Amino acid sequence: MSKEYNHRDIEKKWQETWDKNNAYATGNKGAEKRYVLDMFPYPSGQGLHVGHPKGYIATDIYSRFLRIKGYDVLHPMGWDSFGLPAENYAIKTKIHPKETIRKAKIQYKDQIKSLSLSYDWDREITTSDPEYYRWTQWLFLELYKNGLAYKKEAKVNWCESCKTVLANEQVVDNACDRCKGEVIQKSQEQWFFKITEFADDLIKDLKELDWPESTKINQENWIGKSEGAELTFKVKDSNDVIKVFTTRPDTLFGATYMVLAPEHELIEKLKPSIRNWSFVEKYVKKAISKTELERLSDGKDKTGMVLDGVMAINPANNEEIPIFVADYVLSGYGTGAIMAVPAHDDRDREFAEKYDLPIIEVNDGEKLVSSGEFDGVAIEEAKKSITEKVGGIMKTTYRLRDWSVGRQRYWGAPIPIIYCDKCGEVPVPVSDLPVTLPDDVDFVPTGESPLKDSKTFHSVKCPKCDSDAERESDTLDTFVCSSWYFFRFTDPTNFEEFASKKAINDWMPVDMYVGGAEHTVLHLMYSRFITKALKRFGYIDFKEPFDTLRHQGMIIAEDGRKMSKSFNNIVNPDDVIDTYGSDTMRLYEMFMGPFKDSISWSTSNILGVRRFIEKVWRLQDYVTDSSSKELEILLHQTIKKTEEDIKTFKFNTAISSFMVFANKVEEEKKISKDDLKSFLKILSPFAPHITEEMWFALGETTSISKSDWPKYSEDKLSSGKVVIAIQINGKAREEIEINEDENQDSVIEKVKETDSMKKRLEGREIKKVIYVKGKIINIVLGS
RNA sequence: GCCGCGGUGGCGGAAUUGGUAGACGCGCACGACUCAAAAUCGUGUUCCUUACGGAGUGAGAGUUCGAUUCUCUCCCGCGGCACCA
Repeated sequence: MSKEYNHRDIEKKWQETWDKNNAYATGNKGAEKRYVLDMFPYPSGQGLHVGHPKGYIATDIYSRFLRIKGYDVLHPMGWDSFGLPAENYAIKTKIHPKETIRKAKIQYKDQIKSLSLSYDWDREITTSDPEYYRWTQWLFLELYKNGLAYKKEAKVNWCESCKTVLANEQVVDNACDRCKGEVIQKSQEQWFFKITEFADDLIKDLKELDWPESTKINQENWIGKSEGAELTFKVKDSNDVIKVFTTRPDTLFGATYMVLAPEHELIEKLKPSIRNWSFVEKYVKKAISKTELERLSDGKDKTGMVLDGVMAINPANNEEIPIFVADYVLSGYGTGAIMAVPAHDDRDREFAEKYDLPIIEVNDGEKLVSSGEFDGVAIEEAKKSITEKVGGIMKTTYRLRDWSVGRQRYWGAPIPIIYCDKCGEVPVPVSDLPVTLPDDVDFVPTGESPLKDSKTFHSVKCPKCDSDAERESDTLDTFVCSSWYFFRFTDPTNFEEFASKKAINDWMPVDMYVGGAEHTVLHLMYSRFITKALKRFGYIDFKEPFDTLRHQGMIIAEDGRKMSKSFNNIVNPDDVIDTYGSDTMRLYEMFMGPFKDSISWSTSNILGVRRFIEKVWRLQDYVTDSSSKELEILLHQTIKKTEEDIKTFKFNTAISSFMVFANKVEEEKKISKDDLKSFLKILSPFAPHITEEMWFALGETTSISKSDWPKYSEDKLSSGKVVIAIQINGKAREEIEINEDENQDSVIEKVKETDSMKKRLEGREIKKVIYVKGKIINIVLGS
C-alpha cells in the first residue's frame, strides 16, 4: 500500500524542485514555437480571489500540454502596474504607488507560484518600470512622427471626482468606470491617437481571427461602420450650405425639414438672419451645458428650436424647408446635421409630430413614390441615382472616435513632449528616453497633472534651441502601456529596441490569448490598432496580434452574487490550496463547467474533485503486469479525447474522462505500469504535482514534463464489438451487441431473433428499416 | 429599441455534419465496514406508475423513419450598444 496522500508535502517538494531547476524556461532549441498569453493583471493590494486564476490555469494546462508535445512555448507573465487604484491609494495614505505595487507584485507572484503556473519568470515585465515605459514613450514618438498622435482642443469626458479625462470606453452609463462618479463634458487640449484611420481595417481583419463571435461582433458594432451619402443643402438667399450624412439618400424627397446639432458652427454664422435669435441662443446654451446624464434623463422627449427666418432648399425638388436646432442630433457624428425624413425615421417622426411638420411617405417598402422622376425605382437603386442627381457623394462613416490618451494624473508614463516658446511642440529625442516620473510630487489631484508642481520635472531646456521650456505634464492612459506589452515579452531585456525583429518574428503573433470578456472593445481593439500602426511603420510583418482568443467566465460566489469584499463572500485561493491542494484547485476550476461560462463556487463540488485526486493516488496500488483489454481501449480513447479537449478548451469534459478511467481501474483493480504512466502523462498538465510524485514513485528519474505525450492508435480505440439501440418507429426499445462492421441484413436477422423483439414484430408489416452503422437500427412498422 | 449568447434532473453540467437524452461530479437514499461516527467502498437516483407502460431538453408549431441538435412564432434570462441619421 502506498502511503497516505499528503498534498502539502508533495506540492511543496515539487514546487521547490521546479523552482531550483528553472523548469519553465523558454527555449527548446529547434522546436516549433508557440506563444500562449494571459491578459496580464493589475497588481492590486487585495490579492487574488479564486476567480482570477481561472484563465491562468487554462493557459497553464495548454502550455504544459504543448511542451510535453515537444513545442517551444513562450508563456510569460507581467504587471500592468500604472493606473488609478495605486494613485488613489496614495492620495489616501501617502504611500507611494511604487511601494504599493512592489508589495502587491510579491503577493501575486507567491499566489501564482503556489498554483505552479508555469511562467517563465525571466521574462517578467512591469509597465511602471522606466525600462518598460521608455518604450511606451518611444511608441508615442513613433505615432507622433507618423501623424497618428496629435493634440487638439476637444470636448472630453471629465470625471469630477477623479479629476481626469476619460476615454469614451471608460464611460459606462454616463458614469466613470472606476469611481461611478458623474462624467461631464469639458473642452480641453488633449492628446489623441488616430485610431479612426484604421477603422476599416479593424473591421475587415476581424474575419480572419479565431475569436469568440460575440467579441468580434461587439467590436464591429463599436466601430460602427455605416454606408450612405453626403448630400449638400443650400441655405436660401445665402452662400451657406448644410452638409448632411444619410444612409437613406433614397428618401430625399421626403426630407421636410433639417436639424443642426446645438454645436453646429452654422448657427452662429446665420445669426443675422435668425429672427428669434435670443430663443435659439438660449436653447443652444442650455443644450451644450447639459451633461450626458441629463440628456439621458430627458429620455426620448425631443426638444428643439426653429431657426426662424432661414430656410434650406431640398436639392431633390427645390422645396423650401425649415431648419431647426435640436439636441437629438449629435455634433460628433457625421456632419452634425441631418435631413429629417419623418415618414421613414422614428426619431424624425416623433419630432415632426411634436412640432407639426409635414410627413411625406416616399416609398411603399420596396419602390419609391412621390419622388418625381424616381417613382417606381427600387429603394437600393434609388440610393445611388438620387445621390448622383443632386451632386452628392457616396460616403462611409464610422462611430469610432479617435482615442484620447492624455491623463492629468501622476501614475502613468509621461508623454515625451516639450513645449518651447520658440520651437513650439518638440518631441523628446529618443536618446533622452525614458522621461522618468519624478518623486517630488503631491498626489492630490487639482485638475491639472501633479507633474506640473514637480521642480525636477516641469522645467527643461528645449532639445532644439536650448532655451527654457516646459515638459508636457499629462501622462499616458494605461491602456497605451497594455496595447504593446505582448511584443516586449518576446525580448524583455532589449536595450536597443522595443523588441528585436527576430524575436518578434520568432514568437508573434500570439497563438493563444486568454482573458476576460470585459476587454472586448478596450484593450483588444487598442492592441490591434498599435499592431497595425507598427506594421505601417515597418517594424513588423503581420497585421493582427492575437490569432486565437478565448474568454474565461467569472467565478461567482457560492451565494450567487459577485465575489466582493462588501458582501464578505470572497474565497481566498490560499485557503483553498492549503485545505485541498493546488492540484485539486486547478482541477476543480476547470471541472466546474465550460471554460467560458460564469459558474458559482461550490465547496461540496470541490470535495468531489479532491476524492478523484485521492482515487488517482490509490491507482498505484493496482499496478500489475498487464491491463485488461477493455482498460487498454479506454486508455486510448481517453488519450484521444484529452488531446482534442485541451485544444478546444473543453477542460471539463477532459477531466470527466479522467474520472471515467480512474473509476474503471478501481473497478478492475489492475493496471499495467506502462498504462498508468500514460495516464499520468495526460493528467500531468492538469495536476502537475501528484503526477510528478507518482511518476517518480514508478521508478522514473526525470520530470514527467520532459517525457512525451502518449500516442493512441486507431485500431485500439474500439474492440470491434458495439452495442446499438433498436428503435421501433423511432423509439428506443432494446439494446443489442453486434460487430462494428456488420451489415444491415445481418443486424436485422439478429434483431428478429431477439426475444423481446419477436413479440413486437409479430404479425406486423415492416415498412422500412434504417440502419446507422454502429449507432442505431430503426424499424418502421405499418400501423 | 437594435445586435449577440443562452434556457436540459434537486444542483454544476454531458450529448449537436439529426441517431439510445441525462456522461462525469455534487446532493440524496439504502447497504458494507465500525461499538459508534467520519472517511472509504458498493447499489440506486429525470418524472408519473406496484407493474405493464407513458411523459420528458422554456412554450407552441413544422421538416424527418428519428429533433436537445434544423426551420418558424412566442416567453424568460444574460451580455453589449443605445437619439449614430
